[in-house]
Amino acid sequence: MASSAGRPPSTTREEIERVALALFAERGFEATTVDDIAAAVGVGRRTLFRYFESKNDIAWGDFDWVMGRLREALAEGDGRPLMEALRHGVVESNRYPPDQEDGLRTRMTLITGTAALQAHSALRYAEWRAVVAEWAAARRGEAPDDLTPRVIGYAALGSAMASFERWVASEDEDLIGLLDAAFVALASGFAGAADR
Amino acid sequence: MASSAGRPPSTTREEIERVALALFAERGFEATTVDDIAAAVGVGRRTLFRYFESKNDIAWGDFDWVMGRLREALAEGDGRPLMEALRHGVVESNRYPPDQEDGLRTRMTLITGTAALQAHSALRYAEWRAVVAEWAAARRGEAPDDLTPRVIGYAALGSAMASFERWVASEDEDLIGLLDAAFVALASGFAGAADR
DNA sequence: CACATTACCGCACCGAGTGTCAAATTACGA
DNA sequence: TCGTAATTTGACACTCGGTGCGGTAATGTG
Repeated sequence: MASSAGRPPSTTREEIERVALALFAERGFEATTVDDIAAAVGVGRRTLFRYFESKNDIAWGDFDWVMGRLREALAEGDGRPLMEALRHGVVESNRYPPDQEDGLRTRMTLITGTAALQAHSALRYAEWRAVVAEWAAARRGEAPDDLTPRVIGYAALGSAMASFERWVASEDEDLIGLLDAAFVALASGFAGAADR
Repeated sequence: MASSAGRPPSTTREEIERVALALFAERGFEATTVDDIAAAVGVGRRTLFRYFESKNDIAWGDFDWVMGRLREALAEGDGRPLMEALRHGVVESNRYPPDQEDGLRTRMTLITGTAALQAHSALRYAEWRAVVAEWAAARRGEAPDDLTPRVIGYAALGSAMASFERWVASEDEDLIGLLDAAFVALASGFAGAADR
């Protein structure tokens, strides 16, 4: 069969992630060393780096999965106008079952509140932007690195990040509503309550 | 007078920056160690870190100056509608005399092409976004951390970054034109050549 | 029981960044 | 002119993230 030869793995990405997030929540990200995590998992420090490229990556979990969802959700809006489809795609790809919202909030609080992770996010989000840019370019009959698709990618990312920041900071606003509002404002060119 | 007691500085931020950028251009950012830079400047490694917080910061130069210009340029557009004033502010704050364009291009090529610097840029750009968000919030009579000002900050940043990326990648497009086009598209909600 | 396979571990090493403390170099006042 | 305060430098030791390497442990298979 697929997996059955050699020494069995002594841990999993999921376990490492779980243990690490607990430590981060307890002592903070910077104050938790990689050795601490390795010890808590009960595994060698060197082994950790075979499961995750960096300490930063541990905080991010399975980002490929997020990307896949985004791709699917964007494809769903095929009939609709561009910016409406974009809004739909981003909003729906961020709809989580209620029991997962706490975890998401913890993770996003960690990420948006830690300088090292904010910096690292630039790299993760580059992929996210690329997905949007490629999708927009295809719809507009342009190349993904043309100006407008790129701007759309950046603007969409920005709208999503602003929504997440706001969501993390406040108690009573819901993520879906914030995302929706942000993308409505974006699609209008911020003309709604435009100016004073 | 003001400055005259104690041992005189043996170098300046400008000199360090100049020497470091030359090394980065020659060997690449990652391959240049802080010790290399210190040696080239003729100064102790520890001294470098008194002039710059990190190796990354050396590549960024005087960002406070950029921020000041942005603030001023935004204030200039007071009569105009919000998104027009925003476009004016960002475009004008990025207008450089021809003899400085080469330096700017070199720096932006370095930054956009180096993972560590891309990551670090997230932190630098947070200040930039904050300036835009505060300005937009004031004009709209909202708080800087309300959703819309935040989205505007992110969207403006994204439009500028997309323009810079495009500018760095191409030979014959000019930065001002790209910025202007990006902000026109943004202000229209990407309705111009909207869809296929 | 050998053997290939797969994963683990420890160790040595590198580079970025920090804390500390003594030494160097200046201005100024007695 | 000599001491003293002020300011910067520089060397050293240290922490932490991350990598390369070489050996070892645990599995399935012939």
